[in-house]
Amino acid sequence: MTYLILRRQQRMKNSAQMIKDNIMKEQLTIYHEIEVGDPEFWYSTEQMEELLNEALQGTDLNGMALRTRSKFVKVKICEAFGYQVPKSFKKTQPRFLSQKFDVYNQKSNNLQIWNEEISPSRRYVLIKISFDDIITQVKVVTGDVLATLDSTGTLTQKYQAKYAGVHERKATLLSECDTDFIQSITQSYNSFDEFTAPDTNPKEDELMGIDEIFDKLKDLIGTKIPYIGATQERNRGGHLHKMICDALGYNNFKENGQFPDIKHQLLEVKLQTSETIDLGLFTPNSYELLDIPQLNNESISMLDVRYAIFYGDVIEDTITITHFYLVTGEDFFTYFKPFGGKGINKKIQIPLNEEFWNL
DNA sequence: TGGAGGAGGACGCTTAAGCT
DNA sequence: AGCTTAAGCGTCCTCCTCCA
Repeated sequence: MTYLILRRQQRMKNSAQMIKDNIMKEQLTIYHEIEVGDPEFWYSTEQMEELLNEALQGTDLNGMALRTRSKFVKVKICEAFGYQVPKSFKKTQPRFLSQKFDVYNQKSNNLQIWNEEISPSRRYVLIKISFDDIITQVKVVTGDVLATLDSTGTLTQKYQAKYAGVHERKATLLSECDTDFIQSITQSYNSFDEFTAPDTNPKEDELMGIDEIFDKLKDLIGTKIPYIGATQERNRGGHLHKMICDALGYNNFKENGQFPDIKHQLLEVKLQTSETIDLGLFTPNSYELLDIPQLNNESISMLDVRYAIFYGDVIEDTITITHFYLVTGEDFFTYFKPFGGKGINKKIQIPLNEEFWNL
């Protein structure tokens, strides 16, 4: 009888602090397996949230690069929970095996989970970061809560690659000729009106051969483009795009982010200031058909598209074009190495609105 | 018919972790 | 120790809806 009462009192005292003491006493690592609900070692979702808010609110993350920031916060979390801080955070699923949770730092409201399903039983630690990089709130939820916020279930994906050869500071025509199909079209190339919009559909007698495009673009090497800043990558291409349209003989240009960038010439443009080329949701060498009207009664494939890839050095607030490669989609992976492993990465994106944080 | 506003999804650079 | 790559997540673009 007395024993039972003691047991009950004991259980009441299982506060977050007591679990933390136990973990510290045992010198556990975040990879040490504990049973779900273990009264000595398992934090409830509520306890996690309580401890983390206490430990992290007000933390200043100003000036940290994303991955640095992510690691910094993970270290803080280990300390808050009483775990030994590992030298590196192994890529386990979930990252914190012991308490079965993952951590996401969110300055924006777009939560992105890569290459895995939302697991209903897993806990998700979401760190809210203010516009001036201060941690303002920590929210801990189980996967089933997140799943309800995933209104679409859409998996978005991307391919990545990098140049496989040795960079030479010059323009290089990687594909001597177009795909057989495109060659059969460009034979009849005549010219096009300078007022043609570059985003219109290609025409049989207006499509230049890859060598012709190369000739017109090769002198862009050395050109300087204003560098808008690291946080506005998406805008940088615009300037180059305009220069390219100009060099190809268009009098106008319109930026509309379609694929390929310059549809009228079946030309996709990339401006790189780092090695990794993000290819988005397609592979250049696929037979996948494009939603573009046929040429000579034949459909156009991904691999028919020509890729103009420019590399630039950033010096202060200017990008200087240093390299230029021109290649067909068909030949793309002869010269550019796809990132191995998964080859393709998939993610789900979940909007975290105010409602969620106030939950 | 067009502008505002918001949701959804794509794009891009950097870097910690993994690999050799 | 140096290289590779799988993230990590901020930001921007597009499309849809609503209202005038």
